[in-house]
Amino acid sequence: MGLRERKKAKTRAAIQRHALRLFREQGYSATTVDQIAAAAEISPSTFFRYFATKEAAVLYDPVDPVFIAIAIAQPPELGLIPAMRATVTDVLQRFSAEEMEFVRERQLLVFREPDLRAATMDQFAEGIDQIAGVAAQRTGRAPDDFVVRNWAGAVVGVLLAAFLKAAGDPESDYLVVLDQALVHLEAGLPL
Amino acid sequence: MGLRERKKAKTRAAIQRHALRLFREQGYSATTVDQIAAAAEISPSTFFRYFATKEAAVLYDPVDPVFIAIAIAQPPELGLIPAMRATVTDVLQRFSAEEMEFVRERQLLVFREPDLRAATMDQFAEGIDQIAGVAAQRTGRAPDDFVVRNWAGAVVGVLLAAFLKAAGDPESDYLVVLDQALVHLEAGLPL
DNA sequence: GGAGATTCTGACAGTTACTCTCATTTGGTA
DNA sequence: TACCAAATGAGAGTAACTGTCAGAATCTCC
Repeated sequence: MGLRERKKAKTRAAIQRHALRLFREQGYSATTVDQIAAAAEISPSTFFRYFATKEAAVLYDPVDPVFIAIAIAQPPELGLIPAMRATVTDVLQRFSAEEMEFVRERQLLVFREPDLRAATMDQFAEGIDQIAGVAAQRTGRAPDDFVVRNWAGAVVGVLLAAFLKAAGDPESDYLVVLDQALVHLEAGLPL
Repeated sequence: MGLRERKKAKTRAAIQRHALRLFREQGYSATTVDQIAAAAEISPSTFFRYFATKEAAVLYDPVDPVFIAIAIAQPPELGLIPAMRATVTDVLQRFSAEEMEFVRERQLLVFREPDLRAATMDQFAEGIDQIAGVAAQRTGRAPDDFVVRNWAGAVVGVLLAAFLKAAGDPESDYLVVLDQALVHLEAGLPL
């Protein structure tokens, strides 16, 4: 990696770090892009070269491609839901304690702020496509097959419900809550 | 209803009608609030008194409380999913052909525009609470019971997947697609 | 039907997110 | 060192909001 790319990565990280700090200290909407830019020692113009919107500075998170890759790499003899469970476990266990704290803090911020929450929900909707892709690959069906997409919708739905619960309750463990949600789905959602 | 309330309802409807027309004719982001206000013959200030944001002029839709009321009113001997199916059918059959066309056109607009889509996804997330409330009432469980919320998440998930499909395909019939999604969920989502 | 209280409206000024353009600087390369 | 491409900063401009205030429309009570 040349100097240029290293510098860009550092700038991106600095912007995100200062943005999250300011959001925590004084709230999301009370923090202006100009303040973030000043804290990161760049011009406001440059902020928008790194993040298309103020939201993106919070939401940018390259975990999705990792999730998909790990899901596809699960042993083929696993059933679909066991494979999803294993994927969730794998992904979450990669996080260190601090990273987990970081993720949780961000979740709290996101679910408080309407715009951020809406953007996150949109990411969940895209998750349907991605999970449908995984399911298609593992079952040999087409990714736009109705039952595949419907199944993916249910998976995203229970994960979303679990996220909403875990975000609201600081005591709960993401790993446990998400896994229980998938177990319950696998059992046919008995009430 | 006094003159004041009737006038307000008329103004609200006029804003929404002109907004949707302008969005259709020239696109969402190319249409300014000032243009909508001018078309509806009100001041920009007044626009924001009726709708908190430009988005809200598209998204405002008093169908949700109706949906919940109808769901709760389903005969108690019906199972949960049959009750949801009956509710979806009841609600959609109330729409006239023109109303259906209106709904479909709005869906297309919403799913094209990122901000609108995100706001809609947020409404779906709120739907989890509401559907969990219905399920709680019909089963005598608590609305924040884990299995109730998880079940509601799955229902919202499959409905979301179905909506995304129906919105993308102008040939498809909302009623059929949504009902099939619930049938598939009831059957345990076999692949 | 009119006086007074209440609510609605429009005008206006201000903030902020975001876009575009252009000159300058910085890093990569021969 | 000299040249080219990419990154940056400065500044002007647009549009979505927000808050305030005076005037107009509606309601209520007599």
